[in-house]
Amino acid sequence: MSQDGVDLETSLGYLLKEASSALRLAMEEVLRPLGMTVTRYSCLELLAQRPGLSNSELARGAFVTRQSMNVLLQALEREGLVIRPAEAPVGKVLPTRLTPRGRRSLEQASAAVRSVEVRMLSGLTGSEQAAALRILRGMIRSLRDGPRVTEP
Amino acid sequence: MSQDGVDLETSLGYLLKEASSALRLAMEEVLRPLGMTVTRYSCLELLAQRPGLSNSELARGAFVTRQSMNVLLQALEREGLVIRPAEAPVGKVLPTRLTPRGRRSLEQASAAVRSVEVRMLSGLTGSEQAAALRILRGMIRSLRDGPRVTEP
DNA sequence: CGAGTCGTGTCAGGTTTCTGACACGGGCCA
DNA sequence: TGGCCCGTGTCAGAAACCTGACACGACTCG
Repeated sequence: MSQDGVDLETSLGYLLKEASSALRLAMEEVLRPLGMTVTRYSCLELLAQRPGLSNSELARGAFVTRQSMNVLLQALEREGLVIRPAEAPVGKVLPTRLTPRGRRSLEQASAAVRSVEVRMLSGLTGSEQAAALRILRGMIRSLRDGPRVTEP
Repeated sequence: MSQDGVDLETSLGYLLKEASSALRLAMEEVLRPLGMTVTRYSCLELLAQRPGLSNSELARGAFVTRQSMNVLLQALEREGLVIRPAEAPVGKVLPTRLTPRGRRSLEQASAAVRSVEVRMLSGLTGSEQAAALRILRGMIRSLRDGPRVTEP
């Protein structure tokens, strides 16, 4: 359409966003037929791997706010995919768990998502995948540690 | 808080999302003092590198919908950061351009964002950065090409 | 030349998500 | 023990974004 590739395509930041966007799109595409969204899947997957997570912890893990995760959890509870105790066993934290139905629902979604991830990595060698792991972890660490002002 | 690192931290998909989220957060953090958002900055940066881009092209480049980009462009136009012809010179496409004021506004933001990117890459060697470029491009390509059904 | 397809700008409506704020319980330290 | 800070769950209110749909112009191909 217009001239292409000035220098956006060499910016790792832009490429990162691009890759993340493409991944999300691909996930939405395979999850839609299952009546599932990315956030829903993320929540269920999180609960499968870390049973008893609280609303706030789930929110952080799925990269949304506590409020958003709360409405999602209410929906999931209404549909019988997760259960939360009516009252907090300790403090205010309501530990959430998957129901058998939730686990079953997750299974299909998980397979679909895994296929997307496989596709994403299909063009990469094993050592490239290992490098990607190390590189991404490094980026995250640098970004998280950074915001702090240069301490004395 | 809870047990950590079951196997989320080895999922490249999750790590990708995590990195992208961390990057966005860091960008918002440095852009907020300048009264600028990530989408605003993206739009201006796009226009600086590819003058005359249309609304739809900008939307694709900034990973939002045409509608969202349109309201943003109206705001930018109202503030005198960009200009669009009142009528389309050809077809319906309204080519957008940065004003000197827009260019000046972008300059600060660009510096801020560049510092974030530098920080993100601070823990990586030169060859790792090159590998990251190649790997991310490969992921994007595989994800984009994939959705197509296996052709005959 | 004419019909179909594609991309664009725009309108309206609805949904999701976020920002801001509140009260409550646990843990830490003097 | 008492005060303080932190994290949590929850309640609105507002902002951002998206889905769906429309008409218009350019382009392609039969």
